[in-house]
Amino acid sequence: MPRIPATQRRAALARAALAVASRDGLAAASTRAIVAEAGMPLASFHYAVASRDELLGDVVALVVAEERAAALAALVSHARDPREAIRLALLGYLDQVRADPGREQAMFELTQHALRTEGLDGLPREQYARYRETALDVLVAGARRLGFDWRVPPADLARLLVMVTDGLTLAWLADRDDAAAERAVDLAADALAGFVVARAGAEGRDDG
Amino acid sequence: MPRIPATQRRAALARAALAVASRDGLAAASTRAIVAEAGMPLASFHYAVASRDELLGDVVALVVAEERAAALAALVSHARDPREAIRLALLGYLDQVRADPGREQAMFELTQHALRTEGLDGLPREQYARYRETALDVLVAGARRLGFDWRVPPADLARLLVMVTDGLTLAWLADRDDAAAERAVDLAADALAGFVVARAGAEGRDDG
DNA sequence: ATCTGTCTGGGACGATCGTCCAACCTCACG
DNA sequence: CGTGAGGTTGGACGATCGTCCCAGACAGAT
Repeated sequence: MPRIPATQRRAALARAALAVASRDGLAAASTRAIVAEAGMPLASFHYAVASRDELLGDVVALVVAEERAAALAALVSHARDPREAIRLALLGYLDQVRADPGREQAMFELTQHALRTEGLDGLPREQYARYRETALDVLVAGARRLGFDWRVPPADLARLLVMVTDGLTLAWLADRDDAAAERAVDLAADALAGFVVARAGAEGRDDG
Repeated sequence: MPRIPATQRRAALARAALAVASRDGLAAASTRAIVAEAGMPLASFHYAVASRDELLGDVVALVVAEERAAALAALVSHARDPREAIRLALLGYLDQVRADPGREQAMFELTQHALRTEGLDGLPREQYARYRETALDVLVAGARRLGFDWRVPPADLARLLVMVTDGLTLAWLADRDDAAAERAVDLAADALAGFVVARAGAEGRDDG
């Protein structure tokens, strides 16, 4: 083991923890399993980080910092109408889940664990705020690219969109039914397209 | 401790396990914590059940057996139009979550744990199938009572509805934002109401 | 070359976990 | 009242957990 500054070790441990949690579950992400994944001796753990829970906080931050909206936004550009754009974006997200189910499941486990752990509660709030921020970006980017407006506040719509993706993920993790998931995506796209309104200069009025 | 048949002990342990998991999290639902909740000695545990994971399977079955749709279906009857019916049902569900957040969180933890545990995977499939069955009941009951039809297969809509309730729950658990949750319910009701079509004898065709 | 502070890591601590065994008690039956 | 079968349980087993102590190794300043 070469000499590595503590902050760098800390980041490596967070990545290793995410890898273990994705592959074997958060419960299996023990300090020993994490350092084994990172190829470090056990004692390096508490030299780089005060406690396991503190590292899990880093993991949440690590995930939240990632930018995963780019691929989805790109998909939107291939669509002709808003409904198809939403459908493609949701299918793209579904593909991400299917490509690495453990990863998405680890996210849920991480959220649940944080909610139950003193000092880590409060993290899910930021985590989901970031999710919605990402969703909002996709929503406004899609509207701009295809030239329409949302007839409700996009921020509220972002929350609904994250709800749908979370629900989509949980349902697919539970039964791995691809066909049913895609039907659900169709319906969700149908439903969300109902909030689309043709762009019209300064006509759009959105009162409560 | 009086003499109690093993099957009855097993049921009591499942209820105790659910209580502990709701209050302190699934990770805290150790064999010792469960028997303490049930007021039994530790050794009774493995007399009544072969392993902890087997008991958690019982807990899933216990939850799945509960009927929680009744209250929601009742709410629907107070509504005039479908959109309001959906909104009231979702708000009723949200109230259930708010009344016992730990309970709903324990459900998620249970699902995640089952998915990661050999021998317990397959349970989430049944669990979510039952959720959707319940949702389907609410959907058809609401449509009959208010006299409308769904323009898409209600079974597909049931999956979407469970997705929404799951997402609603996760989002609220993460930030406990009541106002935002209710705005999301409004939007969801708006979106789902788009699948309502006036009842029309034998006109409804559902191909695809 | 020596010193100082940072980094490395072997090994062990106490706590808690799931599981199990062997002894205990209770009751129906003769 | 004796007895055997079966429900009950105290106590302990090995495994694993998070955490930490402390000795050794190395880099840069003197």
